[in-house]
Amino acid sequence: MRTRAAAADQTTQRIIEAALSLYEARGPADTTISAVAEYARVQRLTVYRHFPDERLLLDACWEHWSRVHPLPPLHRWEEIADPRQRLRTGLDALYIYYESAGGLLERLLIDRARMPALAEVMQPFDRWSADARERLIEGWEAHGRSRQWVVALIDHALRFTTWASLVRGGALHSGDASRLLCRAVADIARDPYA
Amino acid sequence: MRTRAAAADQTTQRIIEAALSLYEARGPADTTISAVAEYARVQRLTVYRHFPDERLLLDACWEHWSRVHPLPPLHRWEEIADPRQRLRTGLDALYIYYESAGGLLERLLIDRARMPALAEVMQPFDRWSADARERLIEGWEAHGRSRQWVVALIDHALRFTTWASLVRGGALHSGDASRLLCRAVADIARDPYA
DNA sequence: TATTGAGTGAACAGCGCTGTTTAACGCTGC
DNA sequence: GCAGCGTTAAACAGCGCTGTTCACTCAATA
Repeated sequence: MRTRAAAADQTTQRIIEAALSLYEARGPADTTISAVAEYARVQRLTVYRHFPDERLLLDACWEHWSRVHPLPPLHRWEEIADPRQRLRTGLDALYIYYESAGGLLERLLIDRARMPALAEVMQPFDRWSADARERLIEGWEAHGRSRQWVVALIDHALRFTTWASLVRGGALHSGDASRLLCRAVADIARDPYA
Repeated sequence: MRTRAAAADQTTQRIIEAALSLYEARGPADTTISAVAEYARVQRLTVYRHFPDERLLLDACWEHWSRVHPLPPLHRWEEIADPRQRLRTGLDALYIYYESAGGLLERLLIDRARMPALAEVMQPFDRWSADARERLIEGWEAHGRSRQWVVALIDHALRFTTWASLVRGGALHSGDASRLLCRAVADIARDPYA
């Protein structure tokens, strides 16, 4: 019972990869089981065998995909005392992540609003984002309204749409985008009312 | 033939307003004729009577909505010689527009990717955006890579997603967002490599 | 007053998708 | 060499939506 299970696993992988391809092309919300089966060159019933519930397919896809595109590890960021350098490091890492994950991530972020199951599956991403934010808004010499602005700009810099807006289309490299936003934050922190 | 035509016009308006409500709630791509009819308290057939083609309904909705939420007029911007002040004026106006139009505009911008008919209907918006951009990227004292960055930042500032990211959720007022971005552009133009 | 037009209500076939059933096939592994 | 598993293939009822048809009501209009 080796060859057999391996073949079945291979089918599972084919289905997952087919689903991911279609998720990226049309978005998960517009991807039907029928289309996944066809793309994987498998009978529709076979898909149901491997993933009785669509949620299970979603889980498997997320699991597979997030292993290929791992979120940047956070623990190193804490060691950086200077908030500007820490932000720069964080944004650099995040934008590299967006560069590799952006194709699908864009679809996921859009479709999660109308797919409760997807929203649940993406909770790890939300938790990572919240963690990253916590670490990057700390330590800035800004108070009151000035701090509010700094935080708003950092939140903005962390957003996928921000990266996509600046880098997609080729206007900026990820590194430049990170540098620009980092500087904007530092400027506001230093002198909010320029 | 007065009362009669008036009543029919009223029905047309009810249908348009129903469609707009649903467009804003679920997005045009997920809005069915059946749902529009139900929301407007009208038979499905009646909707088909007034709008034989879905494109016609889309046109009518756009026309009605863009009269309620007119795009800011551009001609005044040219009179402002100082590019920073011109950008500030432009962003202020644009963000006020986003504030009033954002509810539906967000849905339209998302769904246009999978609705060719919607993309066509929104061409006036695209033309306005291109015009606005032209007027706002002129006159900055920046060349080479520096100019590229300035333009990228202005493009970014003009995006709906940028406004939404900064202002939605209450972190910033539209005016502050405009001020912050304007300053960021000016700083980059003055000294790109700080 | 007779007519016309807008709207109702119900029905139809058609589409694509879902989730499930049944039968049959071929290869793997004991 | 046979049993069992994964898979194929085809079919089914069900759902919601589309676009169209028909018969009907009712009120405004000429």
